[in-house]
Amino acid sequence: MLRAATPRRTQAQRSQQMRQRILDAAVQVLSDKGYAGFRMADVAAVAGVSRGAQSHHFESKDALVLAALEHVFRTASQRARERAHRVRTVDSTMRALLEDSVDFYFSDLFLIAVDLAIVGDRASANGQPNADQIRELSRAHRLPVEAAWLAALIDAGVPAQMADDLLWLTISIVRGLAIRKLLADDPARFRQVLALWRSMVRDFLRTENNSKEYIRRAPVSIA
Amino acid sequence: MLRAATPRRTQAQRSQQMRQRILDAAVQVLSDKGYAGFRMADVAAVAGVSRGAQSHHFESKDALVLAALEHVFRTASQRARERAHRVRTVDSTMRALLEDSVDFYFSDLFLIAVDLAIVGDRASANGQPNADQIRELSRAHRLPVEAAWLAALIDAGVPAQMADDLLWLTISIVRGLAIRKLLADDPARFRQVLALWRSMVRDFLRTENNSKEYIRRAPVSIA
DNA sequence: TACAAGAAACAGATCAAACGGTTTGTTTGT
DNA sequence: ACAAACAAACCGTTTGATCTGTTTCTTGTA
Repeated sequence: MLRAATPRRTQAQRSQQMRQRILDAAVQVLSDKGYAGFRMADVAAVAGVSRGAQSHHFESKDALVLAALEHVFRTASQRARERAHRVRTVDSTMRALLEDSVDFYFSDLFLIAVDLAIVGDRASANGQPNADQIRELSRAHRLPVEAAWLAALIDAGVPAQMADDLLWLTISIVRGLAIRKLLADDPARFRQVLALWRSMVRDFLRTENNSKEYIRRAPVSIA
Repeated sequence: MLRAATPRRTQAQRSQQMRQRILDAAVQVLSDKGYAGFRMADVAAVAGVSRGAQSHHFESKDALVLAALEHVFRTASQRARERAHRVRTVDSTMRALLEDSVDFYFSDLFLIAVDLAIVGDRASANGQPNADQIRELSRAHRLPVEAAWLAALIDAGVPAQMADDLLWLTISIVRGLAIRKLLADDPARFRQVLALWRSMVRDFLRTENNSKEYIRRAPVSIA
């Protein structure tokens, strides 16, 4: 019987391809079952890889989860950073920001990240190690994206502090809607609300820009 | 040796008190470890109850988790509904709404709920039963709260559709900030951003109320 | 009112399955 | 020849559930 065509790969290639397959499978399992249902055996099965090979490339479950999260963050945040740079006017920037945010926060990736962040949060409350690593990872990949958008807004002429505040609100809104989506999806309504937000920002900028300097509101006792 | 004072409770009392202890313990474990780290034995230990008694009152792990979630939602949403009724002006309503939302969404309860909602979301993608029950539970308890706040805003003089939209945005913002809190807590900044939002709402109402009728923005393609 | 009989409330031991990690052995590239 | 890449069987532990037995309350009956 003829052997299946094995194109004679170098060791580095074999390693890297195998890692890739396992990581992709891990992301899929994480997305399908969540962290609570994440099983090493499932990942191996999905990847079509033996447990032995799997543990050769990833020492432990924690290591694999962490690597998978990083893998998925890297690709997503890189794409986002690129997008933040091809815009000029405030309005087109806001529109692009919303598009990008919806793309990311409405995706499985975000839910995976939140899932792990909560798990990490609970774990770090007790002594658990590697809990902070998850938080650190999210920070390391999302903050640069925010920084890119902040720069884009400033370039478009929005005063720095104002841009920062509006960015916080914008991202929070999209994140919040992503959570609401868990309870009840309603794309049309979501678009409507986001459109309202854009128009509120427009009004706000028109008004505030007239009064030459922007003074941050004094914090009011909330809790 | 004297017996510990056992005040001779009725069966119904014994049952209810025991259920209460187990539910409280379940909530605590859920809060400490998250769903991924939720162990029946831990709950029994925290409650100071035998596994036997525990399984007498709650048939399975799923049943206990569900009951715990309902238990915690009931108390929280009831309190919230009450609060929505003791306000008059738009501004004081907005302030109360923000206070209440921050109270709830910045608490462990919300994180527990999101955790379970994500797990449920993943599970329902596959055949898993009782996944929808979790979603249903959140809906059943949170929507009435939103309805109460909506009524409060309308009573305060905000047109219905406008009130609905602003409520969506407000809740989304707080939810979004709660997620951000997982990555980096910064209470002062949070208060600042929320204060800005309140002032934007004030401006918006002043402007929009002049043009007598409120027309919802046409949805713009986002994704 | 007394009191047996039954049901519900609890306790503790036990079990089978599942899981993560390890070990041992084979193949493939260097 | 040697090491890295892979495969498959194996092991100790954990986990949810069950099963058996004891205590506490309720209820029917005399």
